[in-house]
Amino acid sequence: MGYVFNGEMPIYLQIIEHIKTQIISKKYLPKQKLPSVRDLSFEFEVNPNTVQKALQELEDIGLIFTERTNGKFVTDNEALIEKIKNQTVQQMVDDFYTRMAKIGIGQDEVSKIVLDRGNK
Amino acid sequence: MGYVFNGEMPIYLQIIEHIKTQIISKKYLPKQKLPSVRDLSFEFEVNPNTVQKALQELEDIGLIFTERTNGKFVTDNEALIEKIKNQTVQQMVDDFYTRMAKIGIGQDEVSKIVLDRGNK
Amino acid sequence: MGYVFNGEMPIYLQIIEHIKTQIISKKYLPKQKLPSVRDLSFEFEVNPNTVQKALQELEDIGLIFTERTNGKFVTDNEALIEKIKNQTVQQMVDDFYTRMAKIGIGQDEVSKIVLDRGNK
Amino acid sequence: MGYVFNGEMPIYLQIIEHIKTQIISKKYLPKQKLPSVRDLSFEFEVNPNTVQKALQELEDIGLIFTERTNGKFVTDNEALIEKIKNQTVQQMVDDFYTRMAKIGIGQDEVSKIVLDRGNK
DNA sequence: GTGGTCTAGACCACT
DNA sequence: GTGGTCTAGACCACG
Repeated sequence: MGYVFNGEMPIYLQIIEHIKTQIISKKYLPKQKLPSVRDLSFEFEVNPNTVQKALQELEDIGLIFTERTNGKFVTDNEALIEKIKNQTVQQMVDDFYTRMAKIGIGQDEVSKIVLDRGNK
Repeated sequence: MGYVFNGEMPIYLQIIEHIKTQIISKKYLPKQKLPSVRDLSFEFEVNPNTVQKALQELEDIGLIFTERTNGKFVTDNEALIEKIKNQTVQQMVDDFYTRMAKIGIGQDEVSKIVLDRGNK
Repeated sequence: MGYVFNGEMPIYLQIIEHIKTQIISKKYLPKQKLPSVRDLSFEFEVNPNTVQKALQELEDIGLIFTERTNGKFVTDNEALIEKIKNQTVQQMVDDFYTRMAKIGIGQDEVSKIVLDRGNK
Repeated sequence: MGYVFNGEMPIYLQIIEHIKTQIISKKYLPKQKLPSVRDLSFEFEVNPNTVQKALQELEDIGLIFTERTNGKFVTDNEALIEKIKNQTVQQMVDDFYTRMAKIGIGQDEVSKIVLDRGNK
């Protein structure tokens, strides 16, 4: 399948981003086994070490855990998943508004753009 | 005062981003002289080479131009500025929606979030 | 009940360590039959191969011996047990001092810490 | 110079251990620049990546910090250093007693061994 | 086949 | 010359 990376950001951060997204959007469910490091590295067309590094960071924040020789799994801590989801959404919205504001587009105008889009 | 960089993205890209923003938000006006590379590098607490590299790319896309010995100036091509502004806004909005969608948040929910925020 | 492994050291080494300790502390007595590989692997929640590997090494240094079809037994060579016990203690004490010294804690301070602890 | 590693533990953990020791024993002082990753990898006769991994973990716990392009430095947070030092000492002493106890050597006997040694 | 560690060595951003 | 990222590929512990 292949996967497109952004070039402006280290690949391993993009992998973190991607898998985090899979988890908080429930495409990977709590306790579900992740694809093996090797499979992910194949899917992303990157070196296994790069995947390993990304997954390590996800483990550090508690989103996934490792069972020796069995693989890596999504945490069963649903509260944590929810919390990270909310954080992520909040951050995205804030970023969006901040950036728009920097370009000189205020709250009202942003709302209009978004709602217009909703009516398409 | 200094400027906060993101660490996850090359600094020169962030400088490009920042100056582009200044131009399309009309904080730097058409034909206005930019601060010197020296001053910018001081403001950003960054090596002059890094600023130089960023300005070069802005020149490549036509947003600024150089007058030998006089410095660098914002383009007077207002149509171009407007076009890049629109592109930028469009891209930001699209990105925003794409990301939200990936997390599983659709148009309706986004509208709600935005309206809630508007009422604060 | 399960057994807690350290993760920073190969499990089989930790099993060796543990059984060696049982023997020199006389929790497993000379000539006593060891639990079966099956039982040990169950107790340690570990693959039988891993236990097997550990026991093999203990047999190599003479602390246990195998009677075909009957199982594995603690050696009856009490002198050997005593010798290994002394070695082990000596090594532990030396290690302890070496480590403390590396952190910059000398004999006097160590004595004080130990005495303090004795008075608790 | 070369450095001897233990074989029973991943090298990067031993590097963490070693550098942590240098810091809490004040052989590396607060704010002091560490040798470069390359130099350390040369000193330890390991790959730079291995050193990098170790230093990353030390950065995660706050004992060192990185200045982009300038190098890595010991934290200036002396309270943290002191805290980690105390933790480390406490853990070593506890470990020592626990291990001795497992072999069947109680508090009193340990005290005697340690004090005897002090009188040598 | 699973994750974890390590090497050798390249390339990049930045000073 | 500094740290950071990445690849290609090997070897290990474990099941």
